[in-house]
Amino acid sequence: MISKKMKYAIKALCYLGEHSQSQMVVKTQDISNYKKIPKKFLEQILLELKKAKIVNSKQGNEGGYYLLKNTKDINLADIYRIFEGPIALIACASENFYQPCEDCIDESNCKLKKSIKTVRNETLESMKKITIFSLQ
Amino acid sequence: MISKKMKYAIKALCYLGEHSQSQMVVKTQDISNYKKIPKKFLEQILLELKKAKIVNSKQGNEGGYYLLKNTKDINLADIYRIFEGPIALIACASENFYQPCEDCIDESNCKLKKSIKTVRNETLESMKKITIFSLQ
DNA sequence: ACTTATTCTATAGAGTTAATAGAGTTTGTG
DNA sequence: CACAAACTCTATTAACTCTATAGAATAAGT
Repeated sequence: MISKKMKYAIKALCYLGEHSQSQMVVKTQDISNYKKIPKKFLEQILLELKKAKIVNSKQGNEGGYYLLKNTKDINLADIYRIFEGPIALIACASENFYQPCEDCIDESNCKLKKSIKTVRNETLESMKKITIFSLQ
Repeated sequence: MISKKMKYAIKALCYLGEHSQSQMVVKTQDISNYKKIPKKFLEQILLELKKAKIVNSKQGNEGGYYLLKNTKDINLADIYRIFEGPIALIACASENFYQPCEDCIDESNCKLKKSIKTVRNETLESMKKITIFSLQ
């Protein structure tokens, strides 16, 4: 299950996809109003998306946020990694967040790791097909 | 990412699959020793597996646990649902733990729900292929 | 200078996770 | 029939995460 944070992020990105033309920014307040997301919480979410180079911002009066990528190039796997972490069910099977298990004796022969890796790869392919464009 | 609880459960089930013959029970203490699982925590896990009718137990002296199913008939999706809940990333896309979104206006036309349902179905198929038998 | 926006850091309450503890119940055995 | 050894059940705890709020700092257009 994804967090409210990630669900808010998806909604915010959809709103940006629909309203931020090139060189046109959208205010946090607008996203908050139309997508019913607590404004202060949304600010944190947008900052994380900015750190991940999915969006960028313009400061000051008449500032706001805009997408850095085409909506077809932002997929569910990207967003999941930002807000939820690894797609793999166990860290040892992750490509982007790899960590060995504490108690693992022979990782290269671990059947659980191999299996979880397969699930990960298939879930990843599913997730990649879902883009902000496809959600609009 | 799965919890330690679920990982312990998988290990315990593997141990039971290898050591519990028909009408032969395995002591919690043995599983705890060989799989390095805190005994008291393991007891809770086994009780949950019993409630889910994956294992059964025999009380008293010379008691213990044994599998109720063939190891080929216990898959990762079953275990995931017991310990982590829905496989779907959002409850409205879940079959076994369905719950509507609080703020949803038109669920039947929600593109996010449709997409998450697809991811769920594909992940479910991946998970079903992983059984306790295949992990031994 | 003023207004209005983003940026950054802190905090708080609720809930979850991982683990421990202990009393209660069941059953085989001497 | 008492004892030992196992499962059963409930409670508690510390650490952590999630959700949300708050406020001061910074930036930029008018």
